[in-house]
Amino acid sequence: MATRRSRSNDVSAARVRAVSDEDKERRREVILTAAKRVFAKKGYHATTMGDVAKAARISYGSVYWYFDTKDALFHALMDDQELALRSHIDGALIDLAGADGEAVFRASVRATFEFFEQDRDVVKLLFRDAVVLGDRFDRHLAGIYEGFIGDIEETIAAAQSAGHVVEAPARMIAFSVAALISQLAVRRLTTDDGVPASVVADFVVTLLLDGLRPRKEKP
Amino acid sequence: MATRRSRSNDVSAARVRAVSDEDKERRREVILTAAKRVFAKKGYHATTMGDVAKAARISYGSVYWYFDTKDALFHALMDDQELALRSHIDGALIDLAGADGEAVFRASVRATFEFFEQDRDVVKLLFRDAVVLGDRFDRHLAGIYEGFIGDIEETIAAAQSAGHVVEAPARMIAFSVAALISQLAVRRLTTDDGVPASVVADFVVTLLLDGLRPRKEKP
DNA sequence: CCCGTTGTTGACTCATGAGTCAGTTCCGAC
DNA sequence: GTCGGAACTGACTCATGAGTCAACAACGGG
Repeated sequence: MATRRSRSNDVSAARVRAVSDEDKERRREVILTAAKRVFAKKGYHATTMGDVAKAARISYGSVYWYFDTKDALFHALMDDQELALRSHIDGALIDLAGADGEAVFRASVRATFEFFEQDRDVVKLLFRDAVVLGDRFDRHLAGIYEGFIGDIEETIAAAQSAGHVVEAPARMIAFSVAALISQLAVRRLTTDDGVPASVVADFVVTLLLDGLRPRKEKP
Repeated sequence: MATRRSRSNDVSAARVRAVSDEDKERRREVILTAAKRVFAKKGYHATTMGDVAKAARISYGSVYWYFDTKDALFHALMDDQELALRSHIDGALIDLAGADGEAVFRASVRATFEFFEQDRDVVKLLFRDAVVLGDRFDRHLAGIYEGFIGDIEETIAAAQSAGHVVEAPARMIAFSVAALISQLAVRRLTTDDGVPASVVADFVVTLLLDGLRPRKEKP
């Protein structure tokens, strides 16, 4: 008996009205979750609002009570997933407070791949659907990207001034890193060799740090 | 007076009938070119067959004389552009017959970036639109990718057995290379710093070969 | 010069799906 | 209890766009 006469905490079932702000927030989440699944499965254009409604076990009209338009729903989804990814990475970095740049970098990349591995729908959403809606969503996606690239750039710049990373435009490097990660994540969707995410992550980091050419010196 | 009574070699104008196979082939090309422009500009879904027809200065119905469906048109476009890219790269490699692997690799990457720089519409087509149509085009795109990745893999494997490249799954490396190139090409569409394609290409190759960590040994 | 073929045209059909809205039901307040 | 409003419903509207088709026009062969 939490808040009041808590009917049943299954907000997903229709015909049960969301009254409190928490209820409404929860139902919003239900819709978002359903939408993520459906969008990821069929793609933005092939997905109808009816599909979303059905997946959320809610009426057609109700979706519009929570989201003004299909676009708005998708934007909300993107925001949601960006946040989720960020907090997942942050979580992975918590017990690395005093570690060096390489360890942080490695952990971040690993966390990213893990996140994408756990929930492939996010990948489809962000790197497939979001890309297609040219302009409208491009801007939004670019913003999300921008955030991560900025973070990477900072790390790189710090490593450069410590002499751990070769001199080159930090931004260009950051771009490349982000590109490599995102594109590999996408590719893993279709080409599933059994290689686990953490291995791919380590491979990427090592590739970036050491390059393809064999090194003669011992580290 | 080439073939016969060569009316006017402007096959793009409507109301001029394409009779010979060459004429038809040329008109097909006109449609493809127009379609490329329009698809690239507005994206697959936002583009109507009417748009294509208008851009090709041809009637609505005529587009369907040359292509059965919108999907077929798009697939044809993808084929067309793959071929164009391949021959552009091949062209760049002609006078490198006896060169070493690194030179070939560098030249290939540079040619690729140049190709994408010259015609940004291709990039949009292949890496934006094609990705969105889940399944139908994914397969096709994966096939195209596959071809290039196979080539890269071969080069890498050769370099490995010559001891010029570190031991690691050649396929994974090839994936990464392709990922880096394609994603950077896409990114350059939206974020246009003035950096020319050849510089980006060299940067990518050097990054891949030498890595971010400074090398102590002299080559 | 006529006729069959083949290319060309654009108005039309028809399915689809986003968004609306008039109505219904549930809830808390009084 | 009953009232007002907020949450909810789903049938409907309306625009849009892929694909069709009947008519038309250029061409080449006879």
